[in-house]
Amino acid sequence: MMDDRLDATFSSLADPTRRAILARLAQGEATVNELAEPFAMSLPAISRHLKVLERAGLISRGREAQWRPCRLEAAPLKDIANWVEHYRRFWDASFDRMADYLKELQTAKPKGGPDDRKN
Amino acid sequence: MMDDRLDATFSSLADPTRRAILARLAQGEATVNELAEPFAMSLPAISRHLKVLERAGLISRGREAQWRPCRLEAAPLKDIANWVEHYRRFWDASFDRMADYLKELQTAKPKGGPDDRKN
DNA sequence: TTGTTAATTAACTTATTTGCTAAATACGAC
DNA sequence: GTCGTATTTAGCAAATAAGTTAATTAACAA
Repeated sequence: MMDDRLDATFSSLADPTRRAILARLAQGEATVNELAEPFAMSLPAISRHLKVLERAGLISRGREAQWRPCRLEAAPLKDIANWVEHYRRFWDASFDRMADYLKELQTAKPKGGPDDRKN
Repeated sequence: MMDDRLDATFSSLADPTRRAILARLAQGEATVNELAEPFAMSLPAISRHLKVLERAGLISRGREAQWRPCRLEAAPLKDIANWVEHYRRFWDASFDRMADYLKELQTAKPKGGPDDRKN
C-alpha cells in the first residue's frame, strides 16, 4: 500500500503554516528566508516545517551558493486528489443522481460520447 | 478562515484506521462494533478515532437503542477536494500546457466551445 | 432486580509534534 | 584566514496523539 505516503501527506497538510508555504511555492521557487518572512515564527521552526514537507515529498530543494531554494512537488497532492475523489458522490450531487454518476464513471472511458456535464 | 476546519480534516485523515473507517461508512451506516471488527485494536481506541472523526465533522451519530450508528458526512471532504484542486495544474499536465489550462479555466464557462482535451 | 450487550470515560504510558534559544555549519566576499 | 549571510542542528519544554486495561454508563431483556 502507499498508505504510508497518504499518512505523511495528510499529516503534512494538517498544519496551516505548511499549507501557506505550499501556496507560496505554487508561485515559484523560494529560499528559506523568503518562505519564513510572512510568519511570526523563528527560522528554525520554518526549517523544520520544510523538512516535514520534504520528507512527505511535497517539496524538493536545490543548492545555489548558501541558499537552498525550495520548489513544490505535487505528486503526493495527486494522491490526495485521487483519494478524495472516491467520496465526491457524497457531496457532489443529490443521492438520486449517485447511481447515474457511478454509471457515468464506468462507461465514460470506452465511449467518450457527448460531453453533457453541467459543470 | 475555515483554516481550522482544514486543519482538523487533514489531521483526521492522516490516520489509516480513520480512513478505513470512512471507507467502510461509504458503504452505509455502521455501529461502533461493526466498525471496530476489522481492526486489531481495542474498542476504546476505535471509539476515540470516531470521536476525532466526529469533531472534524466527518461523521455523525444517531441513537438506536444501545447502538450509535455512524454515518459519513462528506462536507469537509469537499473542502479538501477544493483545496487540492488549486494544485492540479502542477501534476495534471506538462508545464508547457499549464498556461493553456489556466486559459481554459477562465474561458470554458462563457463559451463552452469544442472539447479538444486529450484525456 | 439482575444480567447482557454496546459504547464511552478514566487513568496511564509512550511517542511525536511544535515551538523556542543558542550553537554550529556552509558558502561567498574580502 | 575573517566576516556576514543563509540555513540547519542541538537541547529543551509543553502540548497532542494513540494505544492499553479497568471501570462506568446506557439500553434492553428476563
